[in-house]
Amino acid sequence: MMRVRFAPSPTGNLHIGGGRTALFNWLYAKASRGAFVLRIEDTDAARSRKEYLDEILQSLAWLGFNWDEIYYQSQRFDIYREHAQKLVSEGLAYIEKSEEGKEAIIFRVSPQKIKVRDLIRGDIEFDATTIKDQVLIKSDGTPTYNFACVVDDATMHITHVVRGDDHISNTPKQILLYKALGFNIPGFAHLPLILAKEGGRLSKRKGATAISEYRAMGYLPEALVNYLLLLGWSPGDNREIIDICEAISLFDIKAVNKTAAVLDLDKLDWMNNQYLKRTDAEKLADQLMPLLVEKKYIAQENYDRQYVVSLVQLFKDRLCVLNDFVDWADFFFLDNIAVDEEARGKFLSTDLSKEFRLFIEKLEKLEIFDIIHIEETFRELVQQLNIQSRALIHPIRVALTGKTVGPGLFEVIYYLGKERTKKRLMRWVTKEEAE
RNA sequence: GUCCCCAUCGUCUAGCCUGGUCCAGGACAAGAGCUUUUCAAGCUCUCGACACCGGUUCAAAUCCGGUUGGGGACACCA
Repeated sequence: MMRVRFAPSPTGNLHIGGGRTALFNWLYAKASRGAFVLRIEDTDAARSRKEYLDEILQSLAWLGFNWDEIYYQSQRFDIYREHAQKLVSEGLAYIEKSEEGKEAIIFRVSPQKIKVRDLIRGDIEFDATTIKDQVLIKSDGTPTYNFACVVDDATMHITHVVRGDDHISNTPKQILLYKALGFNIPGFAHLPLILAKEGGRLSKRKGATAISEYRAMGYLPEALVNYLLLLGWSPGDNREIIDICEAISLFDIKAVNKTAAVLDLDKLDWMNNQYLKRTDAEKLADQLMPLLVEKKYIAQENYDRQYVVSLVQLFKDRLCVLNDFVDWADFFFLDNIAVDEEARGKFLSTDLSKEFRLFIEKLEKLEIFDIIHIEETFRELVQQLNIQSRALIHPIRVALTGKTVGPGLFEVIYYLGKERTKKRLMRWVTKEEAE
């Protein structure tokens, strides 16, 4: 059975690059109904942190990459030592004593050619004379990355190692260890790296935003996964929106690109909007609830869920990230709306008391207060006053929402309700009349 | 410095393996227009690339070599 692994180190968050590596591994496992193994590489006790581990696990779960098994290297030190000892007894490794009397185990690298067979890149040949003897067990007793990695991949029966391009030069070193230990060499697939817009590798400074941050910003996991999927792979038929189940059946590790890809947030935004439009408003509303509570838009309990769902429905097509809703729809939840200064100057500087009052009167008389009748009423008024719709629509929108942009005005009025609409319009009427 | 990888529009990519159907297709972004009640969406259109040089061939984006450019690795970090 095919077994792949994703091996993050809890010395930092799971970021975009790691997320994509996890995705390709997971996809590869799913495609062949194999196992997706998670291995936490926490041998460096000083740098490993519980918060990072939790963050990584949560992010993976959020993205939907469920793992079949999980291991912690920190619990396997005995296994590494045992294997290192074996190499020493066979004369393939030696012990080096430091000045303080501490012992490290070093692997002897003999001159030879090492061929790496890569599923994505083909064969790559290395000359072992350019490789120094490798430390297996450090003098503090912990294993080095390359050694623990080989022992684990072999003993966990990993059949395919799918990892970032940056590991390509570790591979010949690891192959030497597989051979020395008498293990089968797994298949390798080195994924192209994701580069920052400014060039160079992603880093804290250059857009290596953690997966959890995208989550916090309001990106949907499906959208992020779809975006990541297209970074280095394509279904080949010009489609951009590919659902994960389909991706599983279409994905082929051999078809992955060799070229590094630059992270393009504009496309991610577009992708997210595509998914927002396709996703059920109820689901989105439920995701938004905690945030709305936090913002004091709604009470923890006793809020009108159906109302929020309707509003989300009203906005979701025009959102870039889900959390934009909080800013765009604030006027539906708050009474003291902030009126944009520029909008006010542009649309509410002239006296519209008469028009507003007439509109209110007409709305009052309305028996069926729904979107169609509201619009009908408005059109009547405009005709009666013999003015252009736009001359009144924009001022009313600003008076009701404080903004120049938003959903259609009649929807806004409908969801705001008769009373609130009246109250907000009256603010501008009474003020003008008093002068 | 040494070793390794990569090279199609600004970005993500299709095509490359199995040369001709490619004066290179799609998507994002940008620009224009339509629609319109603003924004977004949607629809239509425009802009825009085979890094360069040489070779092989009747024919090269596709095969080969070199140059240049970009990236990665050379830790008792992972």
